[in-house]
Amino acid sequence: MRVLVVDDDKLICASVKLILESNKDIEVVGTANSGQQAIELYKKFKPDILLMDIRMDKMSGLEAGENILKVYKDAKILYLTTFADDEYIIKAFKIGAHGYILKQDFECIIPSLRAVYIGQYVFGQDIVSKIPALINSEEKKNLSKLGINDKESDIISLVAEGLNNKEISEKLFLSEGTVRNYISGILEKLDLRDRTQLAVFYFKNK
Amino acid sequence: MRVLVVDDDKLICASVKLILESNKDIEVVGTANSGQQAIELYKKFKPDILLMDIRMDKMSGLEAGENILKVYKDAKILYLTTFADDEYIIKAFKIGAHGYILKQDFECIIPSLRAVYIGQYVFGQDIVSKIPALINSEEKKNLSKLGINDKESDIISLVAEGLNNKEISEKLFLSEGTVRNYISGILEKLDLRDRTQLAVFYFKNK
DNA sequence: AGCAATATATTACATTTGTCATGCAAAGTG
DNA sequence: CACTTTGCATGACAAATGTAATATATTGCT
Repeated sequence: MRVLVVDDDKLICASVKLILESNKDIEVVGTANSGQQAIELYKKFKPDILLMDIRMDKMSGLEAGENILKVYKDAKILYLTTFADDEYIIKAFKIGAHGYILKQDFECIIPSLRAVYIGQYVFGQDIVSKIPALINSEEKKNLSKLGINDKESDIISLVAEGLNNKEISEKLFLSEGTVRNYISGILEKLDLRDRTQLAVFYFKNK
Repeated sequence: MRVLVVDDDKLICASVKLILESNKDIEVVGTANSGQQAIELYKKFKPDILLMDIRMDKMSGLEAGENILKVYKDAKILYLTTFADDEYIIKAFKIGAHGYILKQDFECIIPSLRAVYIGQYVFGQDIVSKIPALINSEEKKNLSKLGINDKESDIISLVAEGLNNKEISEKLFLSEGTVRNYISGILEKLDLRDRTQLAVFYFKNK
């Protein structure tokens, strides 16, 4: 397994290199101290895995990774960094990194590398625990299940377009009072307080 | 490493058991064929890792996992399943599973197990590639162009959470009247009529 | 210092909204 | 048939909302 190590802190580069090379099936083909250099060395060595820090002086590891992955679509990049910043995590997923682990879990580096080597994607606890909050989990509540019928559904849609009761009543050929009654019932069923919350509900569940 | 294997297909259970036990540091402490049984055996054996299918007859693996994780918060569950269904993936992340890999990548089972054993989280290609689409990448629309300032922005967000004027005033330490004034101004600037339309606007422009 | 702009508040008022009790006719159901 | 249910309507009412005019204190500019 041939690995390229990138970190703007040379001490870390050296330490990681030591750790990796204590395994005889792992070879550190080079170390780079900047995103720019990472790209150059990647082209030169075509390592199996690029083990890279994110925060670096000039070009961030994410930027460098993005560049490399554009050209070498099967490049495997494992980010080894200090922070589990939301933006970083999202970006890492977006560019298609093979993993994101934290430096403090340094004993995880080797097993993670091996998993990545065979094509899996590896993430540390602090990373994964943040994902749910980043996901549109929007468990689409099944309206029919909540006892919302067709007419009520129609009204919900219209409320969610920003129509007032009068406009809704005209669209549906109902009296305004009836529309109010319907909405009142819908709010009760969905345990909401007013039409604005209903509109919010609509967008979050649709 | 003590592993509990769960799959409603007994043949798969047996195969996986064989594969695992070809490694002498891995012990299969039991096999279960349903979510219910998985919970029972988990309690009984407290395995290091629960390697489980998702789709099963009675209780899904996700449900079983949720139950187990409620009680044993440091349980490590690695899902081994056939499909990379969005709902499954989201749910797996939510309950805090330690991994989600596909059966077709069966050669990844062992290395994945090892990574999970030391606390990492492992996912297969097909899983990870779906995550970006599931993430709220919140490209913040530039309201400042429309003459909306920071405070107004705050208020808009709160309206779009369904808060009423009183609640907003309490959150922002303003009087209710002031909040009304702000909203009145916002509505004018955005050419909207009421707070519901404002909430709609918010969701459509975010 | 003088003056305009800004942020906040207050008040009054009209309108919209949500709730509730009730009415009533058509459609089902025993 | 008598009955319940369903769908729609009405009126009364309180609360929330939106508008407008005005006030005040602070800030910033000249």
